[in-house]
Amino acid sequence: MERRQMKIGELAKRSGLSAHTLRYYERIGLLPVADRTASGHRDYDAAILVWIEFLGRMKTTGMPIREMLRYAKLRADGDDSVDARRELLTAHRELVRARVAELQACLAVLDTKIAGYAGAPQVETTDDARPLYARTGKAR
Amino acid sequence: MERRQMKIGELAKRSGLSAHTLRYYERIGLLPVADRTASGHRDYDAAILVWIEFLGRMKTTGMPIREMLRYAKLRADGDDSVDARRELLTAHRELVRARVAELQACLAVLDTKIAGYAGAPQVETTDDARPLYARTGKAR
DNA sequence: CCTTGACTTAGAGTACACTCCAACCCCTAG
DNA sequence: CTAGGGGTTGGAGTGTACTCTAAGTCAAGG
Repeated sequence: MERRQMKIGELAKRSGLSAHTLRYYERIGLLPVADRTASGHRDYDAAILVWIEFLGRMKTTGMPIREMLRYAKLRADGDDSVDARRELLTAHRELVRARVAELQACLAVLDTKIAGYAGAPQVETTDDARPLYARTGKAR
Repeated sequence: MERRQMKIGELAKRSGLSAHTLRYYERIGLLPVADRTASGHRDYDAAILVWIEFLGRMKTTGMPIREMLRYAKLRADGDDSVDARRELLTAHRELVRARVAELQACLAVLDTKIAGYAGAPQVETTDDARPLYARTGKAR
């Protein structure tokens, strides 16, 4: 049962995370403590990529590391935590759905505003009436 | 032409931002330097709420303050900047659209994963095969 | 007059998620 | 054998966007 092993540099390339970040994730507990080669280098099994990809997706959807950590801990607890994990993911899904809805609402506003710029150049839409800035100069 | 004026506390309540944040926004140039009462307190015109709401929407959609600042500066430049402003908003809209698509893709993955938990308890879906954590203990 | 509570400032502190640094070790190719 | 390009560590630094503190001013009610 020969498995594909690799060092941190290759995992970095394959996962899209930097070696720095991989070590950081291990430090905080998001990644399991890696096996080591004889010389002390981290030696990863390609299977870890699946977990990293999952983490990436959760991150993309705005899950804070704290939550991912909670999920990882639940996983470590085995089958007993299946319900808790499902609940965690379900709750997160609701957040993501809400976020999508929010973004879509903002998109509608953006569309309107852009249409206003395109349609009636010079004649500004409602909230663009007066200049708010007389020339601030330094905004640091 | 009587305008509705208010102090920072009321604007905070009405805008949903804290007084701290309102001052911070003024400091960095996102809000115009406010008029002052005789005693030096900021005295806002209700019209500012429209701009704050716009800022909130841009923030919601992930626009960094730097960009909002750029937009604010363009506004201050008057009609000459209409094209630039439209471009800025159009570019941002594309980012938001991309973000929505990304989130929706992640939602699909989440759905699948949740369905896996619900449908076949015990029999984990692909990437949940082996326990990754033997018991780390401290994750700080 | 005194208290209360809202306001003022500069500047320090917080949270999050990296990101990098110094100083070191180890393997391989020329 | 030595140079280069990996790897290792603890800990410091970065960027973003607030968030709060200290020490003070000011206006109105009792």
